[in-house]
Amino acid sequence: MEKITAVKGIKDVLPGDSPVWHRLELAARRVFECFGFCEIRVPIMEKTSLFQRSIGEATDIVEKEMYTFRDRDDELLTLRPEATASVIRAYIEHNLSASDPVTRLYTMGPMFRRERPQKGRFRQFHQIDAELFGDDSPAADAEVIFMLMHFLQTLGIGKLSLEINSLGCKACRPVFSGAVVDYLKGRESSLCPDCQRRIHTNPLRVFDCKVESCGEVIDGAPRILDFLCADCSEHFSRVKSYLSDLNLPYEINPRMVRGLDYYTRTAFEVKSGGLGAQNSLAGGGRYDGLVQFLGGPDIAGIGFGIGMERLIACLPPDDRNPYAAEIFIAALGERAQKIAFTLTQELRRRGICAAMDYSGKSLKSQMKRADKLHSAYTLIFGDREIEENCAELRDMNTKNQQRLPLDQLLEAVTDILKREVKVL
RNA sequence: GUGGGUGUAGCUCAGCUGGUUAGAGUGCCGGGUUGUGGCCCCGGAGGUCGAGGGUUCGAACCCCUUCACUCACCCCA
Repeated sequence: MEKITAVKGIKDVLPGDSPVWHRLELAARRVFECFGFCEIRVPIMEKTSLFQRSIGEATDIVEKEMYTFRDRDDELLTLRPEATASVIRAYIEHNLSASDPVTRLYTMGPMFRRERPQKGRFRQFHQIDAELFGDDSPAADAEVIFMLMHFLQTLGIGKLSLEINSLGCKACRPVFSGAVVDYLKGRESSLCPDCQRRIHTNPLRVFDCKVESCGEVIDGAPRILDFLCADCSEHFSRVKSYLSDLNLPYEINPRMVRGLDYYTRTAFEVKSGGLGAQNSLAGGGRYDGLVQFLGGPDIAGIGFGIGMERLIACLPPDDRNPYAAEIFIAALGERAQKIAFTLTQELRRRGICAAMDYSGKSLKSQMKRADKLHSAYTLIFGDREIEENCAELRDMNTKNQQRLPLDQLLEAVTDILKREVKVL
């Protein structure tokens, strides 16, 4: 029989890995909520047209990476390749701008892109995503960037580099694009085949090329920063000024262009060493026209996405046991086991992590089991104790054992454990 | 989509120029006091050597095909 495995590029998070994920998710919630962000949970699939319009028809994501299928009623649906589009859709659909002119939202979950998997790149991957709507001031840009950096620092990730750029707006970007195309066309023969193609499809992408010969051409190319209009230029310098006020080191990367069409003005990216070729941990930027473009009011927006798998790859390994029992009940013989069974469930009902083994193994193997579960206490009793109406409670660290009255086990154990829990 | 690398026990890997019942560590199960864990010792279970074909007296090892995983390009989180 053919073995059924997980789909290529889609991974399980096994019990040993889940503590890191929990830590990450909790840390994100704590930090983001300090900055006034509320969670929004958006669906994992949307109408295909949402992504086509927001991300851009000519992007790689839309052209060849989306998981798109026809629903039974012929509607085209797509597994989301990123979160921003869905958040904006929900923001518009539920008219969230009406209840608060400035809205801060975050969300996290799986995204899907059909790429060839490699280190740090999967077909189902997870992002933490934050979006700020309704504020086009440079302070909003700086706040969002600061929150991102603060979050990453909270997790103890070293060797972070923050790169920023301004991509201009509707007014100045086309002028720049035109200049770039003119420049590149004159030097087409010095470019790699990919870049020659890009001149016509997405000229700004040439800036991302890593081929050496292209690099030389790019070095001499027009720079977006020289083409910014007065407003964009003013905006960018104020963002930089805010970042400096926060003592946040950054580098200006005039070659940075983000892969999604909707970005305007501030764009940023956080990289980290030790991630292999996919060294981009997080990226984001401003998208002032997008809400309106998707049918909503003319509201500014800025946000970022963090790759959770990549983040975890930067984190020190977490060896904590995914489960630690507070008490293990080791019962010997049928009578004891019957009592132990109810006791275990009762303890659990009281919020105590109790564990036992139902298979009637030897005390030795039950003790081993208790040890493996890192249980703080083990309650031991068999026929002998039942005759004497008691049970032995062993402290696994000190090896001290005390007798507890069998007919008040639940109360006695709860009492002792609650006291311990409080100390912790 | 295009290249390179790797597929042997649940996991990490040995396996010399092809040679007989394919190994280790770890994990799992059991034993070493009759009812007491971690350390140590002993034993056990577990593998159609990714799959298919070929060469050969004989293939985990050589050849071909295929699949999977992985890294890189591309692109991005």
